[in-house]
Amino acid sequence: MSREAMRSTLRITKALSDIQRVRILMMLRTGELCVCQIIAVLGLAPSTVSKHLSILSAAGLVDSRKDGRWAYFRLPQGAAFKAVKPLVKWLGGTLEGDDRIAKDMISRKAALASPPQSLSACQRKRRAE
Amino acid sequence: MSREAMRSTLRITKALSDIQRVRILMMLRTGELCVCQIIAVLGLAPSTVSKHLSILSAAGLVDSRKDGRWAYFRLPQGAAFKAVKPLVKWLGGTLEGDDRIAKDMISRKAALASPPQSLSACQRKRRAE
DNA sequence: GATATAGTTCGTCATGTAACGAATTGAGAA
DNA sequence: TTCTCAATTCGTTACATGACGAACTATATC
Repeated sequence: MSREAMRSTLRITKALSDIQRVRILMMLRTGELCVCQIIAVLGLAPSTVSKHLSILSAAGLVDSRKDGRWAYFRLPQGAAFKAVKPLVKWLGGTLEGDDRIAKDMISRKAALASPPQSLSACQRKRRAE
Repeated sequence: MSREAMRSTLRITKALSDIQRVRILMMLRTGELCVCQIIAVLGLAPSTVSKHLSILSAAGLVDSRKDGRWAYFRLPQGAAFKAVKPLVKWLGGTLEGDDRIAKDMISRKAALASPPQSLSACQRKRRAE
């Protein structure tokens, strides 16, 4: 049954066709991130980010693990990465020098510097506004 | 102004996120096709196919030329192809053995065997139905 | 010039998708 | 246990997208 090839291919291309999900993939290139850190960089509602992550996950473009009450996402490793590597590489190439991605990398660094707790506080602030 | 990188990247990924446009790209791998031949293989309305081709064209994923009243589309050549080559290659790989693509290749051969005129007749028939 | 036809453009409709807030789930802290 | 909080799921709304037919454009033929 090779109808699955097309479905899986389209799951991947559809996952790549949204700017927020592309931003997520780019910020994961240099290592895993907690969901709250991704939320901080994107500046979107937690529910929105969670949905994007589930779409990336269903497409096999990211892996996730749970640590206590935090969830971490990263690019797939090993054999699984082989399938998506050309795409991530191509994305990185075409987005070379893009303003938003560059800013995201700076925000990413800041988010990594602060522990998850403080970011959660930031999230609370978002809700209060 | 490097905001353009993201816009152009998303034009490409969005172009790849539709099954009909993926089918078109795959059938162009082995050479250029007339619009009426693409219409015959896809089995969609001419206006629909034309829209898909304009999206692929805007993304830089296909080139076109006019010959009389016929329009021909093909994958970009030379330097322009370099940018999209990894994507087409990846698509071809993940779609290896897909039923629909296999059928398309057969229809493609049939469409190439018949001259454009007979395909236009086929289109007329579609309208009459 | 008049007619037929390949292809595009336009307008419409149905469906898909991204955003949010509210409610829920599940793991730690009190 | 009870409370807090990170994350997900659910329901809603606004907008994007794909399909079609009708109208239009341009080119070849009569």
